Amino acid sequence: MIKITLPDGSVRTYEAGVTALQIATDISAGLARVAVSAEVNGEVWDLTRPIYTDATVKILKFEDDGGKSTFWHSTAHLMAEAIEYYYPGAKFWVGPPVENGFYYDVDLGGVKLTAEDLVKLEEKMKELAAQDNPYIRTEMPKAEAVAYFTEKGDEYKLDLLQGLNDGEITFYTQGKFTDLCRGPHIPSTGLIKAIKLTNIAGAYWKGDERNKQLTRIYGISFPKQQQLDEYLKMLEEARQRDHRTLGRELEIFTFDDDVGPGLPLWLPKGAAIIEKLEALAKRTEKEQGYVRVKTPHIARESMYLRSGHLPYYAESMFPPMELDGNKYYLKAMNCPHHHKIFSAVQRSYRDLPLRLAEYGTCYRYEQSGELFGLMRVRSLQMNDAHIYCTKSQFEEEFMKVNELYVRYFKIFGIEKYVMRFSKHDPKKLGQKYINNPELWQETEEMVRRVLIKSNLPFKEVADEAAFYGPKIDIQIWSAIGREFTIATNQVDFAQAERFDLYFTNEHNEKERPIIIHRAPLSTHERFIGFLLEHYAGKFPVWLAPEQVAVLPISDKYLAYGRQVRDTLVKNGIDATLDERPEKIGRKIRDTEVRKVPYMLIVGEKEQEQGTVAVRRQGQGDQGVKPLNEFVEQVLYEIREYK
RNA sequence: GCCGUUGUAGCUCAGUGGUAGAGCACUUCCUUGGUAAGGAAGAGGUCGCGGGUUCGAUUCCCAUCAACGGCUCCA
Repeated sequence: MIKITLPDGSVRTYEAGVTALQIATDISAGLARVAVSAEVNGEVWDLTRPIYTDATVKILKFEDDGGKSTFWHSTAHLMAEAIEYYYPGAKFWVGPPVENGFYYDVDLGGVKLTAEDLVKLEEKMKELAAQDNPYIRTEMPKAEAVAYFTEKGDEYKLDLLQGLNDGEITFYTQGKFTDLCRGPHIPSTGLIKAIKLTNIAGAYWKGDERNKQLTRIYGISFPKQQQLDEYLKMLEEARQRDHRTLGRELEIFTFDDDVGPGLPLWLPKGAAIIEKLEALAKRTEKEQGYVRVKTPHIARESMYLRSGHLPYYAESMFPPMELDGNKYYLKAMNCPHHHKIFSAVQRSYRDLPLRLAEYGTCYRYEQSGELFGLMRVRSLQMNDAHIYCTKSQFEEEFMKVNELYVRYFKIFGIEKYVMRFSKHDPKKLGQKYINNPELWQETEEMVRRVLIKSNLPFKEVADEAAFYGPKIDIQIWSAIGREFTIATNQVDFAQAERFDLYFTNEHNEKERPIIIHRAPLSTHERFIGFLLEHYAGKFPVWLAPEQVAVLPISDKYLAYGRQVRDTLVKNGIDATLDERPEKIGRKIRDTEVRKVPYMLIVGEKEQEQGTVAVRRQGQGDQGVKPLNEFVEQVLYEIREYK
C-alpha cells in the first residue's frame, strides 16, 4: 500500500500501481472528467501512469499551467497524426507547447502548405479527436528505438535519440500515430473539443540559420469551443491595440516606400509626444547631474575601428560612403562620439562622474525580416547617456541609473516588465565578447552586487551581454506578445582603453574611467511604440499630443471658443478648436475617437459665465467649471505627470 | 538574411481576361444643433513597380519592392 498526499494535505491509501485518474475519480467524477494530467512529486505525469511509491499528487485541469502544456502538447501529436495521414512521408522534429498553444516542426520534403491545407488538417484533427483515442505510453530500449527510426529513415528522431539514455526513452501512440516523446499526455483525444491551426512558418532546424528550414505549424486548442471563441476575440482586441494600427489611426507616425523600410516619419502628433518625453528626460537628467552634448550623425571608419564596433557591428551598420579616400559611417551608436568629447578636455577625478547625455539619432541596418513597426527600425533616437566614473563611484552610479528606471516606470505606470542581468558566455570570448575573462568576472560581480543591494528582482541570462561588458536589460511585451528590450544599463570596461581615456587621480596619476551606457527611456521609436500599446492610444494628459479640444455648440460661440483655446495655448497647453459646422454630438464623437483627454463644450451658458463644460475622454460629462480653474487643473496634471 | 502569406481610393475591404466598386474619411453647399455619427452633391485609383503570355492583363505567369506571420539576429 502507498500513501497519496493531496494538495489540501489529506492523505489517502492506495495499492501500489494506482493511477492519478483513479485518484481523481475517487475525489469526484467531475474532476476526473476535466482532468488532463497530474503533478506527481512535482513532475507532470500522465493520468494513466501507475504510481508505485508514496507521493504527493495534484490533479491538473486545463486551467492549470502544467495542464495547459499537457493539453497543447497532446494536440500537437494529434496534428502530427493528421499531417501523417495527408503527407505519409513527413518527418517530425519537435512539437512542444508554447505560451499560447503549440507547434510542430516537420519536414514535408518540399511540400508547401497553404491556408486551405490548414483547414483540411484542422478538420482531420477534429475527426480524430472525436474518435477519443487513448494516448498510450510505452517504454523502449535505446537500441530498439534507434533501429526503428533507422529503418524509417528519420534523421530527426535519431538526432533526438542521441541525447537520450536507455530507460528514459518512451513512445506515445494515439490512433495510428506513434512518436518518440517524453510526455506527459492527456488520457485521450476526446478531451480536445476546439482546435484552430493559426499559421504556417519556416523555422530553422535546431534554431540555427545554417540548418535546413522546417515547416512549423502553429495551433491552439481548448476543452471547450467557448474558450476558443474567447481566445480569438482576445487576439482581435490585441490587434486593435497594436501600435501599428493605433499609430495610423491617431496619426502618430507613418512609413513610406520612397523613404525606405524601417525609417519612420513622425507626424505632428508623434513629434509632440517626442517633445514631451524629451522634456521629461532633460529635466530629470539635469536634476541628476547630466550635461547635454550634440554630435554629428556620421564619423570616419577609424573611429569605429578604434571603438571596436566595426568587427562586431559592421553587418548591422549602413555601408560606408567614400569621400576623399576616407570611409564615413552613419553612426549606429553614440558612445564613440561621446568618448571623444570626454577626451577633448583634460579630466581630473574632481570632474567625475561626468555624465554626457544626448538624444542622438542612430542608424542601424537591421535585417529586413526584423523590422517591426516602431519597435524595430533602422533610424532611431536614443535616450542615451554615458557616465564616466571611477571604480569606487561605479556602484553608486549604476544604482542611480537603476533607480532612474524605477522612477520613470512609475510615471508611466509600467508594471509588467522583467529585469534581465545579461552576462557573457565564456565560450565566445574573443568572438562575440572582448577577450578579458578577469574583467568580465569582476564587472559581472559588481553588477550582481548592485542588483542585490538595490533589492530589485532580476533574472540572470548568459550570452546576452554587450561585447564590451555585462548589462541590465528591461524586457517588455508588445500587444501581440513579442518580447523587447525597452531599456538598458550597460557596463563598459573596454572602450576607455581603446580610446585611451583617462583622468588624473588624487595621486596625480593617469587612471582609466569605467563607463556606463544607459538608455532608460529606450529609443523614441520603441518607447512610443510601447506606450501606444500600454495606454491603448489613450495617453495621459501630460503626454497627450492634443490635450484639450474646445468644442463650440454652434458657430455662434466660435469667438468664445477661440478665446478659450487661446487661453489654454498661452498657458502651454496643447489645445485645438473644432470649427466645423457640425452638431455637438458629432464633434464629441470625433474627439473621443482621437482619444483627446479633455473636451471643453462651450455654448451660451459658458460664454455668459466665462466657464467651460468639461468632458473627460472615455468618462463623459464632468460638469461645468470656470476656465481659470480648469487651466490650473490641467497645469497641475501636466506638472505631476498625470 | 531565410520560409510562408499579402499588396485595389487617405483607411477598412469587395470585385473582374474586355482599362473598377462599397463604407468611413476628404471637398462644397444646406442645417446652428447641449454630451459618441444631421442632410445633399462632388472629387479621388495607369488595381505596389517591371517584364512576359494574350487581340486585350488589375485579373494568368515570372521577377522585384514593401508589408504581415514566424525563424535567425538585436535598443
